[in-house]
Amino acid sequence: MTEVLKSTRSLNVTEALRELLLQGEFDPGTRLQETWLAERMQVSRTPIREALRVLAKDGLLEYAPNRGYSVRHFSLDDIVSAFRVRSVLEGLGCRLIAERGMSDELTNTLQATLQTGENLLQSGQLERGEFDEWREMNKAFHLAILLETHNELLVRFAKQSRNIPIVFNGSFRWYSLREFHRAHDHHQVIFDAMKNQQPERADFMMQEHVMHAALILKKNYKD
Amino acid sequence: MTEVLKSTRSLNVTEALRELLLQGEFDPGTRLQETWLAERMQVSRTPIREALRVLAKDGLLEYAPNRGYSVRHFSLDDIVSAFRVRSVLEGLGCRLIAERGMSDELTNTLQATLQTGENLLQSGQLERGEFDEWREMNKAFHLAILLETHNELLVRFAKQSRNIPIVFNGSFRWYSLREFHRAHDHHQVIFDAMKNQQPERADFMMQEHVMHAALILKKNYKD
DNA sequence: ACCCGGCAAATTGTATACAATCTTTTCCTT
DNA sequence: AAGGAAAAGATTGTATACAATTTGCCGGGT
Repeated sequence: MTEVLKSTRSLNVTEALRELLLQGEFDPGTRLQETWLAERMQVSRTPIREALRVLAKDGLLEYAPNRGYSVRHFSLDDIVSAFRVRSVLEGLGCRLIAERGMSDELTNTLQATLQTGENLLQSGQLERGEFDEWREMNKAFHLAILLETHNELLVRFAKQSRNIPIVFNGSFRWYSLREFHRAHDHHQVIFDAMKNQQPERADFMMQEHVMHAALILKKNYKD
Repeated sequence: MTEVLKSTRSLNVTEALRELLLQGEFDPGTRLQETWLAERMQVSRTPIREALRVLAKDGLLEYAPNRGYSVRHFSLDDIVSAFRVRSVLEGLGCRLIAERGMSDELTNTLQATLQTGENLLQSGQLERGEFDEWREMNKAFHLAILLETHNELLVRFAKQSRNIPIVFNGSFRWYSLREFHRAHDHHQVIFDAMKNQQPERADFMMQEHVMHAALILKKNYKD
């Protein structure tokens, strides 16, 4: 009954390579040669080429005809700019939902993530081991809102705007307990605003929330 | 001295195919077979496949592993949703510029487009022949603002959000003279707001401007 | 030493052959 | 006739061969 997940080498290589790039496996500027990658990934050049083309379109690689692909460098400005874009996208998401009212399903989902956040904060210091749980919770919160908009392009762009090394995993390693609390407060206010159909407030708070993350990153990121 | 524009069959095919799709050359749902396209485009399947992959990532095609690509259908909702996303993106663009103040270069460029718009409106009825000029002017106005932000992701997303059949060429065929005047007024207010460093006003008016275009499309588009 | 042709090697671009998968048809069973 | 395995055909996926282009190197001329 369960639909079998079909895939191809090309798709697998694309995601594997994307992961490597997002984890910062390759230094910016590094030239990615097809034969070298093909050997490393144990496939022929064909799927490699398709993967490279896609990742270049995603902005992770730079491309020049007849000269191949190289790993893109993201300046701090690039990253903050991406956050600013994401802030208005996710802000719009909140606004749309606040305007039309939340579904019971979204209400439940978000309440669950808020409870998870609450528990994590109560449990003590939020040590390294709990980063992953927080990350999960945070991702679930933001994604649930986006999906509820039923605006495909909005979801696509918001996701894509996180497709940046460093940013991708959420930079929670720099968060102090106070910062986790602040993020949690933001989540609560955003939820409350959407629940009470306050589009302006929901939008504004989400922008505030996202740009605060950018601010923390800006303070700590050296390059 | 002039740099030679290098390209490849793959890139050429991608753009050619994109153009066909944006012009609505293929009915939604149509299956695009690689061999058929290869024959039509007079190239082998290799560049065709790379083009299809990219266009699928752009949202113009749908893809299923081992089953190939088909032309995507855009509902009216899809299109209006895309406009809404574009409105906040371009709105953000205006806001950013209003915050930091306009460069002389942008001021000149925008004033030139405003003058062109003025001339077109004065020249009479804006018949079919003048649609193209209006389109050019409009495109120049919006693009100049976007580029001035120096926010690469913003530019990319805003451009991509126009990559939809029907939308792409601007639906000026449905504009009455009054509607052209309204669009022109919007442009003027947006310019004025940015010039006087009124971020909120600039942002708001750009959103209004974009969503008004969506409204006109909504009124006239039947499908 | 510097500047350049120009040849050789390396790398990307394209076509094609082959493999895997999906689709359609055939034909047997009930 | 309905259903369904199984083979045949069509289509996509991958590997590889070849072509085009770029890059690195060598040597001659100034």
